[in-house]
Amino acid sequence: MPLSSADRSLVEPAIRRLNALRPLSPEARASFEYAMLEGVQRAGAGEDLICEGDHVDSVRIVLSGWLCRYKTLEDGRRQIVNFIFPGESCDAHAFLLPTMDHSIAALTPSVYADIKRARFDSLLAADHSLTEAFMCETLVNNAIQREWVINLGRRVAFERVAHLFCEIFERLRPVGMVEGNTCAMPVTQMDLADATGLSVVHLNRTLQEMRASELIVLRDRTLIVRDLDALKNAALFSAGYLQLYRGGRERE
Amino acid sequence: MPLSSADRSLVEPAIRRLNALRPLSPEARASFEYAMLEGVQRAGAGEDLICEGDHVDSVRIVLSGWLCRYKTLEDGRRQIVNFIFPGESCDAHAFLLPTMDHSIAALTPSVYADIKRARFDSLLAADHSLTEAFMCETLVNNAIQREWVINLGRRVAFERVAHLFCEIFERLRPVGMVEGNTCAMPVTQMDLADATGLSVVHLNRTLQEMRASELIVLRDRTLIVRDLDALKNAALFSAGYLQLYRGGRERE
DNA sequence: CGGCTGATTGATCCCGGTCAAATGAGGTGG
DNA sequence: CCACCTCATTTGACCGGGATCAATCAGCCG
Repeated sequence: MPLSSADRSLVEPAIRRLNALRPLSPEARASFEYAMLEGVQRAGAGEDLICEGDHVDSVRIVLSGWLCRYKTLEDGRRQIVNFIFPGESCDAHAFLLPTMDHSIAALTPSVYADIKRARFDSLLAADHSLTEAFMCETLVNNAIQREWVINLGRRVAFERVAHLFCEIFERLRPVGMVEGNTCAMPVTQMDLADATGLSVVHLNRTLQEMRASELIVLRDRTLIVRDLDALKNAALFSAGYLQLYRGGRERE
Repeated sequence: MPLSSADRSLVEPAIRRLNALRPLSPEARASFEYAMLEGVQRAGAGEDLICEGDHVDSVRIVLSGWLCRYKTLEDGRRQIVNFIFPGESCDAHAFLLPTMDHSIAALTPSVYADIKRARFDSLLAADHSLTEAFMCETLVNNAIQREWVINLGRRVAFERVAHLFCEIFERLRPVGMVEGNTCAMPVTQMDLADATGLSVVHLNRTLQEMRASELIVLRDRTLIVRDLDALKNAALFSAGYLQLYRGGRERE
């Protein structure tokens, strides 16, 4: 049974991204599309998909919406440790570990594909390119976490927020969620503060600074980057860690 | 040819750790021991093993010494994003990505096994438990990076340093590098500052506070934890993310 | 003994946190 | 349509944790 065009566009970001990490064979692509479409689920804004300590036994691939990974301390301090954008997977292979070390929440209403562990394993077993694509995804994720460490450890507030915006921009671009110099920014300042390790008040003031220096416009849940190069300079941003250009080029 | 006992003890931490992540078959264990012993190398203190932007085509397994992963900003600010302890691998599968996003340096004189990509791939292909062990290692690494993000983003200096000590302690323990309440701490205060996102001056003052509150003794490159529970409390430390207890228990 | 690296101390400053209140912007029920 | 509530953004005032600059001290090595 051929996929409808609605189905195809639903899973398109995920396929596009996997394919950028490793070129997929047509069969792998088709079987993965079917597997995703069989497990489509929805989550409302603010909903936790999975919590720290939970047992995992499926893989989720985000099809639309913004999610985040976060951790909290006993006294309520919260840190968003990463965002999850359409096309990205929540926890490929996470079922190899007994429990989640962090929680995942939907920041906006979201759609995702839920693929059970056994199914996922057999898909990967059938096609090595899929295995490698997911391995690459995990490695890139790891690189992103490292960049966040230096972001929080060594950049001042202004640089830090600028860096986050650059990263979001560059991660959304390959899945077609950037138009020109504009992308959606459907999260609260609270969320941005928790992602940058700042207080809401200071984040708000930092945003005002960025607007005043004419780097960005942020209004109505939309981010317009007025001068991307200047923003990247201010952020000391270098996109290498995202491995956007052929994660799998070399294969001597 | 049987291994000498000197050889065996050299690679013991690595085998012990892999085995804790996934039980290895005797054959996998033996073949991996041989592969490591064939590629033993040494690095001096301060030496870079690999730099940001470099191409990778082998996997290194640390046998002794302390290494670190770090990133620097153009203006010289430096952040250690993780330590690498004996038994841990530098970059399993990193060769799937074209270049390193960070650098790795030896903080002390170190010994490691260098296994070429092709050899590594064939070892993994021959035994699924090895594949899973390295996959688990990558996942745990990922979890550690996330914990570092919340450490830098939401903990104050005292908690942050305490947390680092707890983590080091719990990571060194399973490879036999903790004796009672004591472990080696062969790094400078500069290194600790770069790992916690603090200035050296403030790190030094924080250490004094920790000594004054009788939580630790740190002298002659040795850390004595006087009250581990109190230290963990002060750090809001919870070891779950390290997945120390049976990374691979559940296998229904 | 001089030069180096690392640890320590002192003085000062400022980035960013905290507290508190005001302003908007939807949403909802009367 | 308006009163009201809630949630997000914004502003103001104040404070303190941690950075910065600079000097001193302690080993260590040649």
